[in-house]
Amino acid sequence: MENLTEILKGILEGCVLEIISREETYGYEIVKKLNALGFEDIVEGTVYTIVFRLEKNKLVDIQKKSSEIGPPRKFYSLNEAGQKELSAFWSKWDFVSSKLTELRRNSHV
Amino acid sequence: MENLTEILKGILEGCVLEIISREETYGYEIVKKLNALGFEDIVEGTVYTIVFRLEKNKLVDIQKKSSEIGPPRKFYSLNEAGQKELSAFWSKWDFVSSKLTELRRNSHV
DNA sequence: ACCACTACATAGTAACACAAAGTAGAAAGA
DNA sequence: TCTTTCTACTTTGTGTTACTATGTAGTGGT
Repeated sequence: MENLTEILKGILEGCVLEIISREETYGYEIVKKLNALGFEDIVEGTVYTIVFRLEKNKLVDIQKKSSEIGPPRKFYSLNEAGQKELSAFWSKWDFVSSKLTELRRNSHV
Repeated sequence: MENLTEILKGILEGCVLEIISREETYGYEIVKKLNALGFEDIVEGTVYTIVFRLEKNKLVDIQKKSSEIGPPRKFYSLNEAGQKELSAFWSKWDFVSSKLTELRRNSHV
C-alpha cells in the first residue's frame, strides 16, 4: 500500500502506544514490528520522532539497557498517563471508524 | 468526541469526496452533512480549505448557482480523477483499518 | 435598524509523518 | 586489518493537513 502518510497522521502514534503497552520495547524493535504488521515503509526517523514525543509528553517510562549485538537500547513502557492516552486513542478510532462505516453505507447523508 | 484533529488528517478529505460523490453539493451544505454525521466541531474554514484543495488538484467540477435564501452557491461534483481518488482513499482506509484491527487483536505483534 | 441564517474566502498556526543524513556498537568474512 | 552488515539511536528540515480567526456579503424576519 503506497502513500499512507496523510491517513496515518494521528494513527501511527496510537499504534506505537499499543505496541509499547504489550511489552517493554525499544525504538528499533517498534519499527520492525510495524513493518511486520504491514506498514512496510515506516522507517526509524518516523518512529523516533514519535517516541521522543511520547517521552516529552510524559506518557512513557524509559530504561536504558545494553545489548550484546549492538548499541544500548532505550526501552519504553507505558505509564498511567500513557495508558489513558491509549484508551483515548481507541475511543477516537472507534468513533471515526463507525462514522466512516455509516457514511459509506448510508446513501442519505 | 473531542480533539479529533490529528486522527482526521487524511480522512476528512476522503469524507468530503464521498459526500460529493453522492450528489452535487456545495461547501456550506457539506459542513452541515459532516455535522449531522457526528463530526460536530467541523466548521466552514476547514471544509473550504478541503474543497479548494480538491479544486486545485482537479478532482472536482464546479458550477455556480444562485440561491433564493442567500449568496450564490458553488456546487461541486466529482470528475473521473476525483472518483479514482475516492477509490484510492477507501483502499487506504480498508488497509489501515484492517491493520489496526489486527494490532488490537493479536497480542503477539 | 438589528439580528439570524446562509454562504464563501483567506491568512496564519500547530501538529504530524517522513526524508535525509549522521553517529556508533558488534559480529562476520575476506 | 579492512570492509560490510546489522543493530540502534539522533537530529534537522520539509510538506501536508485540520483548524483558528476573521472578514465579506446576500436574504428575510422582527
